Amino acid sequence: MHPDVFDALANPIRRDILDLLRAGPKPVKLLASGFARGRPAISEHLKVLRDAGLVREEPRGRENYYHLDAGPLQAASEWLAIYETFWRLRLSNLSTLLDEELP
Amino acid sequence: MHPDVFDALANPIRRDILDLLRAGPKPVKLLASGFARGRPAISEHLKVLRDAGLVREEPRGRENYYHLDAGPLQAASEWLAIYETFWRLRLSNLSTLLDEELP
DNA sequence: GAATCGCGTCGGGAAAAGTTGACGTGTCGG
DNA sequence: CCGACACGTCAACTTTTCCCGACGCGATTC
Repeated sequence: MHPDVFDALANPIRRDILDLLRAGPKPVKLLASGFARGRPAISEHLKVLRDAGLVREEPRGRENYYHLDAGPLQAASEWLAIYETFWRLRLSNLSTLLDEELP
Repeated sequence: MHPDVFDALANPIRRDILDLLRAGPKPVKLLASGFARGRPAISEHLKVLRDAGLVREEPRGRENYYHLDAGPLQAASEWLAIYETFWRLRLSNLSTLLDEELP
């Protein structure tokens, strides 16, 4: 897995940035306008996402467009998939419990 | 989603703890023996996992067994699933790119 | 009932993360 | 060219995270 994808996903602002980028590439200023933080803060968050391989930059003139790069998310998704059995188990246990308690 | 599941997953030790608990419930001392950290550190990690709803405690005498509670992981998995389209897209783009570059 | 064990938690300290203001660079418009 | 703009990065600060040693509490053992 990339230099901690989960670490990059831990911050809600970074997750929101990824959500914004799903609609297409956006320049930094536009991204920053959506948060109650200064532009440098967003720039740092983009650096973390870049290091995690989750975004890619494309300079256009004086603007810097960021693209979503969802590849590393697949590794994270696969890690979670191992646990799918367990939360399904939990649900089936719940239903059997309900069956027992509601005759 | 629970008070930040991704935040709990950000730490590699906490992810390892979840991996250990997949094999069944375990007391704190046994869990702590697997890491190069003191027992209090593991206890704190368990607190974070507990707050995230990812583990549950079951006192047995003077031991405290921790169980895996995978429920909240489903929410995380669903958040990631939204991006599945994008990493599939990335793969198909890659293959078409290879088709173009390798005649 | 005394010593031991497993545990949670607290105080403190070190390290990392998050944020901001300021500066420098390259770019565009007039 | 020159002022305005978009951006990355840096120093300094605050906040948060992570870890440990120490303590206290209940359970166990003898």
